[in-house]
Amino acid sequence: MSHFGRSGPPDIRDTYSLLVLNITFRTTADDLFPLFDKYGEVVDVFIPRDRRTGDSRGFAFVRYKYADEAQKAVEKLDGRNVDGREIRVQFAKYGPNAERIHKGRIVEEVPRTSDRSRSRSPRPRYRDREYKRRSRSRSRSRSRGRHERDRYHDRERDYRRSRSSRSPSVSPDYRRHSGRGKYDDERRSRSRSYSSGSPIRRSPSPKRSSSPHSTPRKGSADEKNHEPSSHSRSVSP
DNA sequence: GTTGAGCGTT
Repeated sequence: MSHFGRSGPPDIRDTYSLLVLNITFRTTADDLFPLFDKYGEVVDVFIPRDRRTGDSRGFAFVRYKYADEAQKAVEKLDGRNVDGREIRVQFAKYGPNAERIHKGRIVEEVPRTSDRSRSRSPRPRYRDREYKRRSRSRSRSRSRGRHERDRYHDRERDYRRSRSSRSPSVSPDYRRHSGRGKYDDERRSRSRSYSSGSPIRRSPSPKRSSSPHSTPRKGSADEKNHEPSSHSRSVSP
């Protein structure tokens, strides 16, 4: 009875979505369900998590069956101390998909019943508008900004790949101007180390974790490994 | 083990 958000959205035809912000990163849906269920009929509780780490993002979505109950919960649970932090409860404004949400109520707008009948009509202008909107600054989070940066980097890589594919012949000038310059500088800097520093500065970690659960003492295994070597080991001064 | 404005999953 508390496996929300496990099988996707159950049924969002006439449900009222509430957004819960300022919750702790450890708060789970099971902790919010009883709290919100006390004020009305909760049909679903979902907490977005990171796909990589799986940690909570700090906010949750609670779907009520009736608006009056949702409103009551908003007024009652808004500012409630949960896990030592005041939560912020408010109606959800945006939806995950193309769901139209109006005052927290999801309204399925289907003006075109014969949309299928209509032939596909390309609309480059609409796309341009969306692109412009997307191009807008996406500064959202600071701490989690680095994750988005990774995504951006991925896109850049694709962009570069596409460009490369289009131009099989790459000018030598471009190559010289790409990365190599910096690397050359670094390499040159390291060259100094070579003549003065140790030649094997970047040697792999000598502390190869043999076995975490093994006895940290003088590993007998190490000795065993060296046994054959020790046997034919000859001291040469 | 860390953070703190915001808008969501099959």
